Amino acid sequence: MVLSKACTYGILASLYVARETHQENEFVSIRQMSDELNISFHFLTKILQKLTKSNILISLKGPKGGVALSRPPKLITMLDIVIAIDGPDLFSECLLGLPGCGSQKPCPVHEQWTAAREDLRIMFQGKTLADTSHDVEALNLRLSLPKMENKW
Amino acid sequence: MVLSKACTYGILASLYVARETHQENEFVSIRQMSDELNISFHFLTKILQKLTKSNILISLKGPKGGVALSRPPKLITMLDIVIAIDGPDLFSECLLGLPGCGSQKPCPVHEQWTAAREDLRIMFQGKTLADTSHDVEALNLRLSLPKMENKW
DNA sequence: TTATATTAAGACAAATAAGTCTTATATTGA
DNA sequence: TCAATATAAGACTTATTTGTCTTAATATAA
Repeated sequence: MVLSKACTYGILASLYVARETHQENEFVSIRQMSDELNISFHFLTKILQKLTKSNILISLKGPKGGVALSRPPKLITMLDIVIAIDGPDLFSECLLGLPGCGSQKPCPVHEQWTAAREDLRIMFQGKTLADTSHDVEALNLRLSLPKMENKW
Repeated sequence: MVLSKACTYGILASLYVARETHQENEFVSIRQMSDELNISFHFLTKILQKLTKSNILISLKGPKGGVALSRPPKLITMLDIVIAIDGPDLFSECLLGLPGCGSQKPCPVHEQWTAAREDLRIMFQGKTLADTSHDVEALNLRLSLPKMENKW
């Protein structure tokens, strides 16, 4: 798996906040978000705490509380979110996990993976919350996970 | 992490077998391999069993036993190994884990990830054990993991 | 100021991945 | 045939990720 589940949840939630936000400092309830996205409330809370610590979101306790974007959505990229949750390793690590892999002492897939990795980084960096959530509305994209029912 | 540890070990071991093999049906000892690559013997054994079950390697018990390539190294690709160990999901799954993501109902990164994923697949498919292990010899590439010493 | 609603924090539990150990099975060579 | 050597198989342990629950802290509004 390329992104952890926590990271994909963080991305979906951020897109949700962006979609629900039409003015600055508009707080979105985590409980409502977890209900609509079908993500466990407590788990989502923990993930969003990472985003607030990384200054991507701000949070407010108490009634009318929730989370809000810390800055205009066009200044928040998917890369920001991925790095905040999964850390930067995806964009620097050797595909085969060989420590010290680099241009001096490359692993057998060093060149190609370095290029592919960079493409990936550019893709994430190019996707801002503004244009992605615009796509979500325009194309009616689904953000929510399927509801988990009993297995029979 | 893109590839599981088991998968990277499987790739390194396959390259090791290819490098040590100079004629057909030449068996390489797993014990010796695990020593030289600094991979736990039992864990490596388990991983290689997947490769023999997928008909990438063949194995022989008893003295002079070990594993050997099941076919000429130019007919074995990294893609074969990745799929044998990690399964095919990496090359078909939605980056955000949304089930049902596809061209009809795309996730917010569907297009770009589909393209990036395909590049990755082509990269793995293009790397045969023959030319990769040739590179390993020509460029003196390291295959082994660092020896794990005590942490102080 | 107090009750209520909400996030923060951290302990705990479950699921999965990684790694270890023991026993069974097959092959070799004396 | 028998002892030694190697992989196969699977039980078991440990580490990490995912998910749940409880309590603390904070903001709102009556």
